Amino acid sequence: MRGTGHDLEGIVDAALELLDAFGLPDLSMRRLATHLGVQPSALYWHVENKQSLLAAVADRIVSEAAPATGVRETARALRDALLNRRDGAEVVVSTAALSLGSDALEARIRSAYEAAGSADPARDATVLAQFVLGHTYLVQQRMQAAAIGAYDADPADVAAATRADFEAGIDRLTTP
Amino acid sequence: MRGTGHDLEGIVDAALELLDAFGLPDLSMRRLATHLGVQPSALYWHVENKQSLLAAVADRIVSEAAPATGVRETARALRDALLNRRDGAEVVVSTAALSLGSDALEARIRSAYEAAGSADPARDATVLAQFVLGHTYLVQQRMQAAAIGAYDADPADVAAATRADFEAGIDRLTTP
DNA sequence: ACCTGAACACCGTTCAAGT
DNA sequence: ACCTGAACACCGTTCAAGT
Repeated sequence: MRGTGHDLEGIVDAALELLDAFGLPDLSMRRLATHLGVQPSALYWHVENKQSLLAAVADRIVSEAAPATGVRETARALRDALLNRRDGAEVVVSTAALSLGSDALEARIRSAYEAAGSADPARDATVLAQFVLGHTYLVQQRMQAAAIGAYDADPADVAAATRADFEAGIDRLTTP
Repeated sequence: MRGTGHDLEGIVDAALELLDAFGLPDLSMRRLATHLGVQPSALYWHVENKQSLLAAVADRIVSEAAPATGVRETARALRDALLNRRDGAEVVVSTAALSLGSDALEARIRSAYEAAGSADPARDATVLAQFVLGHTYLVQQRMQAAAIGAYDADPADVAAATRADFEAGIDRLTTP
């Protein structure tokens, strides 16, 4: 954790650690700097601002999705990747206009539609990506509420109980 | 704007004005207090914290959706209500676990499914609500990016161009 | 090239005290 | 009942200066 030789990759690593440990609301530039053993201002040598850092975090989260073939399998892999990081969906959605993350997510779905011989893979991918992100965001929010105790359920149970909703969604959105 | 006799309703009114004028990132408790001609601490007599205030704002946004019959018409009315307020979708999604807003949105869709004779209105409504929120959030983010100039399109055009995506989505999600 | 130190302009929230 | 004043513990970001 000495303050020498950091690069963007290492900063994203550290940001993901804080994200999983404390959640997005507590992921501040100052905490991140402390975690790296560095002054807050040092981060701005490597990163333009917090928004672009979060975009890089989003890209990384999406890139961690397992390889998959088929539209449904791809959608599941992407959902799993978002669920695998605390507040993962929120990070990806909130930086969608800046990061490649959301584009990468949609692009992977589009490739799957193309391979499946869709008549309009671009539109199909847009629609399914919007569902995947909306679904996962809301699921993850309920998980967080459950962890706080505002919601009377176990966080892990929430994920399980909502899997059927997700399957119903991709079922309708993948069979024309 | 004198500092006498405010209630939650009036505070939500003022918050919506600031939201439309400056967007969610610039909607702070301090700015809101200034807008109301009052000290920041005065707000905490009427509201527990910022989160619950945003939840009340979310409820109001959803409540402004036009009455509609039919699943598709209901989904369109809700999308329009979110698009009608700057960052409306983000406000509703981000307070989904706290506010009635997201529940109200899903409840309205559920009623429409029930009236249409759905075999599983609860699941259908959950899935469609997730799509409506995900879709609208991403559309609105592109509109905001277009307004900043980061996206090479007119904000109004973005809304128009994405309407076809929305129709494609509700088409798949409403016809079993 | 990479980081520190110090500052600027902000936040949300609490709480005694006023009226 | 409703609000002020003042404080606490934070933010993101900039920029001269150090090495």
